[in-house]
Amino acid sequence: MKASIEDVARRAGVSTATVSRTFSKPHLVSEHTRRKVQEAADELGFFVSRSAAILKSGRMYRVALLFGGTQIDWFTARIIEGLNSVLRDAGYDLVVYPIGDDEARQAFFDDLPVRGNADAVIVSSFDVGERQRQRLEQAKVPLVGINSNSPAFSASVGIDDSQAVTTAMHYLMNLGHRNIAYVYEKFSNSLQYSSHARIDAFERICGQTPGMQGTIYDIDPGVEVRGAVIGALVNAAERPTALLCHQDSIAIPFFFTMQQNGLRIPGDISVMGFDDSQFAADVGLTTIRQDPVASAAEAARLTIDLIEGRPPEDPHLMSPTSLVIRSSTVAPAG
Amino acid sequence: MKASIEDVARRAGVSTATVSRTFSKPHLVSEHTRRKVQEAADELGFFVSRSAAILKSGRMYRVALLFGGTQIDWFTARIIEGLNSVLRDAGYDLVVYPIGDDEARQAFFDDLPVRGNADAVIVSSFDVGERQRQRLEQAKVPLVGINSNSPAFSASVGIDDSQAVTTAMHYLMNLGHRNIAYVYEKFSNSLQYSSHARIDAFERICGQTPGMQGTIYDIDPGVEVRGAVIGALVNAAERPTALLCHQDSIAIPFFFTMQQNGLRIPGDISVMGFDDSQFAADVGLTTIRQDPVASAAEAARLTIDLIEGRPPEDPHLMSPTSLVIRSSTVAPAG
DNA sequence: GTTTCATTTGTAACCGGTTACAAAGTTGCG
DNA sequence: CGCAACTTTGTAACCGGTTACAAATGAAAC
Repeated sequence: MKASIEDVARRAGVSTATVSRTFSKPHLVSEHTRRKVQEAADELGFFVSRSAAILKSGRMYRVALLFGGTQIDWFTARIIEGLNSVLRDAGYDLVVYPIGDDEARQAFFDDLPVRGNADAVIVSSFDVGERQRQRLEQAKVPLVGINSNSPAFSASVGIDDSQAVTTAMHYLMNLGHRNIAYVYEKFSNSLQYSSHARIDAFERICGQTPGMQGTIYDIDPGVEVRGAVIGALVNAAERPTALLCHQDSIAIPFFFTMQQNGLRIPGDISVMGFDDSQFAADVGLTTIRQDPVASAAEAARLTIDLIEGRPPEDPHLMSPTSLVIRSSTVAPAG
Repeated sequence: MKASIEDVARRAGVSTATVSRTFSKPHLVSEHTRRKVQEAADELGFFVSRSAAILKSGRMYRVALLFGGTQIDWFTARIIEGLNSVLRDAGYDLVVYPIGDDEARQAFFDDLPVRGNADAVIVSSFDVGERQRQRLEQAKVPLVGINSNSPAFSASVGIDDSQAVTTAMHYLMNLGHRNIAYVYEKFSNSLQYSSHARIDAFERICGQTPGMQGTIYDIDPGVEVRGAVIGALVNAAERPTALLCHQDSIAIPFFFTMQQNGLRIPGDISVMGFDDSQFAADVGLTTIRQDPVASAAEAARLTIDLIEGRPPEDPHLMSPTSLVIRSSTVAPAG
């Protein structure tokens, strides 16, 4: 049988209260007693059961992470890493909830499985409606957003998508590109926040720049579809001289399919990504770098502040992005 | 204030026991009473607090996943997905613990943060020593291994690494390759179980096959180092005609660096990966496919059986692997 | 030697359900 | 109608710590 606090108290010749204090508030126990208790605890193999502490404090020491899709992609993996690193040290655990689609999301907020089961909810890369926010509010669970600055969130950390795309476009335009294509993967409308901001920025800039031609390709996931896009690019009357991809993970396969279709990068077409993820350096991909691990760590700190009743002075943070120039972009030929 | 079971009992005009039963063992409550209680609960916005149930049952409804490294790579991400899908339905949460290095691992087993905090520990892709196993045993926490068949585990799910490498080698040898290089990333010795099995198989086969030349390259992570390996390959007096990579993620960057060094795939050299991960299909990489999501789901089921005291009939499972032939491998020139 | 205040320790109520046990209510059947 | 057997509900102990409050101890001040 597992040793209880009473066993330890008896063995150390003190009260259960003293044992409890030894572990939860050691400064309230005299050096001498503390040592005695520690000894008794070690001999009995005692350790504080977390469940009892949880019950009494009413806190679950658990934070839920919601993310769109069912796959943990590069970005989500980094978010988990960043959150975990901070939360773990503060005594909180992270529990991840993949939200496949809009329906799943609705179901989540209806059932609210985190009710009395998580101290806070962190949402990555998708928006939350007013009604859903209210559900959480009424359950008194703080809501923190990553990569989303919707006013629904008590706190948020994100990047300036618009600014980042502007930087990318200015870079390409300074190289001389005037016919640029933007490629992104189709997504369930409300599940991907940042997508809109980036695409909007692309359209805005193209609209504002005289003589600028911009095309948007939204592709389904899958090799074949990507091939079709390439076909379209190859045959386009006025083929774009540069390709700006919504994420690196879209850009990388193009390196191969392009080649198979007789197009060289960057000779025939420049390619830019977004994220500076895994293989970007390997393939020499020019991209916009962001640091989701750091952002997530920041988000975790905000979350803990909210849980523990310390309203953060500045609850809406913007993480920096930077342009990383590699070999996949050059001035257009001719 | 959050409504308690007593509030509901009073409102519904029944005892707290009846309310409790309504939620935990509905079949013990009459239809009529149940409805009354449900109604009262809904009106008060009552929901069963998990912590109290946890305390009473002694179970945490939480499973810990340990994995080597600090990064969630493709494989680990898939494992998390697979585990989560099954665990969640059974009412368990998954908590992930990255174990950076051997020291961190030792620290983990010494402190045993899962004590009274997790109902089971699942270990992905690394071995656990006898002493560490005993630590857990004495804490009465079942230990399940993924991609590791060490006898230390109460249950395990893995692939037959040796068989898989044999399949790959036979395929390459049947194509005519007699000079094959194996490439893997250096790893902390005890943190990567499967590595050994694969490398051992490679060496064994090379040794058994007359006229076979096999070289092993262990590289550090990083673009530059990979470049150096390529240099070595290019200049090798008898350059290998095929490259077998320990994981796809090693193979993929080679597609670029090879090209930059004037080598064509598969014309000058055939390349094979292992995993069939993210970009393998995109680049036409011949590889060994495994399904870590399915394996992890299986592992989760075994884990739950162990937690709930149903010893699994067959606790050590082997997941299938298969050869996926794409365009990166051909018969050697000449 | 008191009085006062700070430190250390003990007693017991409490967190919020769960469940063993007992009691009350129903139904079936001779 | 009486009694057995089953269903439904209530009472209260219990899970394993935490903490408010009180008491005891010790040190400093008068």
